[in-house]
This record gives sequence, structure tokens and C-alpha cells, in this order.
Amino acid sequence: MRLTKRKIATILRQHGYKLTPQRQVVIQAITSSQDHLTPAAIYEKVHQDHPNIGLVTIYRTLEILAELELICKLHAGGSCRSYTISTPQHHHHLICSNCGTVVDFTGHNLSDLEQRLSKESRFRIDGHLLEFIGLCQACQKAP
Amino acid sequence: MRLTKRKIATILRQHGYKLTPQRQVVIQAITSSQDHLTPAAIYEKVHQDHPNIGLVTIYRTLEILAELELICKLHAGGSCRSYTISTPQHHHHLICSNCGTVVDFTGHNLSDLEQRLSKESRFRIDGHLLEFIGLCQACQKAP
DNA sequence: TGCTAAATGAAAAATATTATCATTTACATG
DNA sequence: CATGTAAATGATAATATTTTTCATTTAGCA
Repeated sequence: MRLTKRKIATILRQHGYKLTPQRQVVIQAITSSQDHLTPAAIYEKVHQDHPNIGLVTIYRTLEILAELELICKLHAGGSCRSYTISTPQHHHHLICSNCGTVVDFTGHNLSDLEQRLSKESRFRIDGHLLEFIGLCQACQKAP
Repeated sequence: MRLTKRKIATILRQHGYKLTPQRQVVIQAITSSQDHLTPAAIYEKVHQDHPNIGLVTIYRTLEILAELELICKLHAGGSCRSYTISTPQHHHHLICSNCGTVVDFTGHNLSDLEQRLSKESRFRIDGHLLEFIGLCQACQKAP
């Protein structure tokens, strides 16, 4: 289950961040989209109804949301700085290279591999990045 | 086994690209490094001995090498546009977040997961991105 | 050796991101 | 509910990154 606007608002406040109208608008823009969005795309989306919200505010809001892990950064698609709304549990992403739709998936456990790698390489492993890229059902039909 | 300078040169030529001295220098810079390097870092490395090679040439060379899959782009580290030399077979990366050292690993097969995902999501899956991030042995001792 | 398409370098243009700072505002406190 | 204050905003400038343009040079084939 994805994070709701309300839930995000609560977490922001819990961490001492103010819930400004601008932030609410940015959060709304992200939660209401199936895609992953770049800062510029969010700015455009937001700018239509709220022409006085600046791009800088988008960047600052995204930085906070990412820090609190309320949004995730995606890489396998086009931009390396596009974001999608997060889910509370650990998950990975499946991204449509055509329309940008993101599907979350869970249930794949990398810890066996992580342990093997850690032993072989003597690294202390802190995290990982796993994304699949492909074409969603709709985009397969109409490319 | 990593690609050698000579091997890369051959592949370049096979694809109709000229083997210019500048390209040789860039390739040398990448193959001689354990790290992953940003365009700017490669430029600096190269610029010491070859002050007349421009940054634009670095960008252009990287683009070609990436297109031919002779180098790989890494994401989990700092920059999303840093490159490391590739290996002929399919592999993934383990990256030290401190010094940038990259360890290739193979042998983990994602095709089971890929098939499951494909069935569940009805995506046609074309590729994936898997990187682990952590601290190498040396950096664990002296952080 | 000469020809030609491809590559280079320099400079500028286009994009993307971050810093600065005066002004405004959310919200905790009384 | 009014108010003080730290935090947030917007405008602007600064910085960083990447791409274009174009005149000149050059790798490598004929």
C-alpha cells in the first residue's frame, strides 16, 4: 500500500518540518501520479494551478521527502533524478521504459546474495539498488 | 576478466569508429582505474599528461563506449554518471561508498524473479539494474 | 600519398542544481 | 486567539553539468 498524502503530512510534522501549502501541493502532485517525475516535471504539473510556487521549492521539498524515505529515486528509466511515491515496506521497482509507470514489488529477498557477497568480497554491505525495466502491458500493444 | 585496452580498441574499430590518440588516452584512464569515474574526473586524470584534450571529447568518447557496452554506468555511488570498465559477461556491481572501488560479481541469476514479475505484472521485461553499496575492507578499517 | 568522412577543440548555448538573502508564514506557546 | 520565532519561500544569482555549433585537423582507406 502506498503512502497517502495524509500519512506523509503526519510524518513530515513528526520530524519537525512545517506542512506548508507548497509542500502539500508537491506531495499531491507526486501521490496522484503513477509515473516517476523529475523536478522539472513536478514543477510544470504544480505550476499550472499554483504559478507562484518556484522550482527551488520543488527541489527543497524533494530533498526532504527523499531523506525521510517517503519518496524513492529511480535510475533505470530516463532521468536519474526522478521520484516516485514510496511504500512503507522494503520494495523494488519495475519501470515501463515507454510511459514511466512504476510497479512496486516485494517478496524477493536479496539477503542470501548479500551474505555471500559480503563473505567473498569482505565488504560491509549497507544497501542495494534493484530495478527492472521493460514495457507495461498497455505499451506493448501500442508502442 | 575485464576488457583490455587492446580489446576495446579492436571493438571500436570493428564498429567503424576511429582509434584516435584521444580515445586511447580516455580508455587508458578508465581501464587503469579500480574506481568509477565521472566525466570530470576522467578529464582531470587525462588533462595532466594531455592538456589539449577537451572535456567534450571525454563526453563523446564515453557515449560511444557506453553504447558499445564497453563501460558501465553506475548509480548507487555518488554520481549517476560515473563509469567503470565492463566485463564481457553479464554481471553486477558492488561499490564502496567511501573510496568508490567497484567489484564485479556474477552468478546470481535474476531470471526466476524476472519470470515471476513478468507473469504477475504482465510487463515485458527488458533489463535490470542491480548494485550493492557498502564499505570495502580497507575503508572499514580507516573511515 | 591523397581523399574524405569522422573526430577534435574552442566557444557558446542550453540544462540542471545549489546558494544567498530579504520577506513571509506555520505553528508552538502563552 | 494573538504573538514571537525559527523555518520556509521566492527571486535572483551563482555554480555545475551537458550539449551544440562550427571551423580545423586527422585516421585510415583507396
